Amino acid sequence: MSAEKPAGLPIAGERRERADAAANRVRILAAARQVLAERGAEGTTLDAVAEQAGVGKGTVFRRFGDRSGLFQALLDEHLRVFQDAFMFGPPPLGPGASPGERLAALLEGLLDMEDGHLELILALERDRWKAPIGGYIVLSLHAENLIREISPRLDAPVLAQLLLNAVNVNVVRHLRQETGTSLAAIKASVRALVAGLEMSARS
Amino acid sequence: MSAEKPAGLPIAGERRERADAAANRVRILAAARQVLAERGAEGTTLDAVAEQAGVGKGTVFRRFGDRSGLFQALLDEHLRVFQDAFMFGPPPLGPGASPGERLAALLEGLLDMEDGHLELILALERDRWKAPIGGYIVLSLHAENLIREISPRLDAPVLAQLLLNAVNVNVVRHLRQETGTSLAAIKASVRALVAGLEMSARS
DNA sequence: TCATAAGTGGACTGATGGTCCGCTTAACGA
DNA sequence: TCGTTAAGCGGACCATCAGTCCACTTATGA
Repeated sequence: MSAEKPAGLPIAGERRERADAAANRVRILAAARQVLAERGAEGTTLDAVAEQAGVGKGTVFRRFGDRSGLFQALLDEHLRVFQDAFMFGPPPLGPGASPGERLAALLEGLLDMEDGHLELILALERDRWKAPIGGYIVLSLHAENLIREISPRLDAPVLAQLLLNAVNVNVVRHLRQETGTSLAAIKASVRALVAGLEMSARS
Repeated sequence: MSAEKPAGLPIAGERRERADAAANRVRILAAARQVLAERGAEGTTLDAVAEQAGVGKGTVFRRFGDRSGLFQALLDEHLRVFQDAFMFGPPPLGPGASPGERLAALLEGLLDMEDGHLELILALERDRWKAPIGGYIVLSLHAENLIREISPRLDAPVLAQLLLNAVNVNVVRHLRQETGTSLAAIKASVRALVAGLEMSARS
């Protein structure tokens, strides 16, 4: 719902984005969300999005570069909220709780996001099939820092990747849709994993 | 290099696969391996494989059904060896070691396989982007059993998925190629994760 | 009101997975 | 050895999409 460049003054030397262009961006994002909801990740083509938005295909590409750029823009909205929450929000996700609690909350929050936007994230996964979740740099760095806080003896960069990928979208999809597991059950196991890490780091 | 149906007598009511067909299957598999090695997962098209094998494209599809079927057949060869090793081989992978040791060995073995056949597994990932590693049923079941042995209090099906996906191909690719991490370092962190699970299960 | 560069749409291209069907040939029984 | 037959073959063909291009339109600032 939020526009990409809300209102701000034009940067020196740049013109402001034209009003009709900004409106189209919003319409395209909305159309993408709708098509994703109606047809799922697999059935969402850019032609369909363009048609739903009432816009030419060229316009979609001019705004977002390529397929994954469009979905990335969509995901970034949610990601930004999530980042705010774990950087500045209340514990256990935000500062104030123990690093172990925060790490668990981070992974659980990721699970929530994936569960809430399954098709979107799957669509992204289709295009970026060679990128791990840990490719989201802010998430990785934050996870690394928390792991380092738990114990400097742990290999933070590697463990961050392992843990973030443990809660990959595909895991969520598989467990939720194919084996009917509840989100709470997944979270419980994630907590067990983090708790174990804390214990083994202490010994 | 091994043929799919080596020599066996024809099942009642079925004809044996024609000799030229069997030969073609072998040539196609070899061609696929070579193209994968030369052009990587991204550049490996079925036309290229067919040409390299000196065979029509239709033949490739007749034998393997579709793109992922071809790569699956290729991977199955390695998977079969690996399965043998953890079902009947020597410890710590095979029976004889503690369940925790075996679980760690399973994940490390998976890492070895992924590292050794990166492009192949990435190619498979591209087609089966909505399937988690845990989709390899034998692997999942084996991991589940080991986890149950560690402690019946653990949620074995969920933890198996989490752990198997923690060592996803993409993690390996990312850590190895982009951050230059050694395989040994990844294995060490996997062991830390499993060790932690054992400890937290005991308390 | 005008000049202009930003924006637009949709026809077009290129790549690639997958299908089809008339021709070839291995396999088997007589 | 030879004839019959269905399994197998090749590669032209098709369908689907992501992404490009460019002649035309229009918002914007002077």
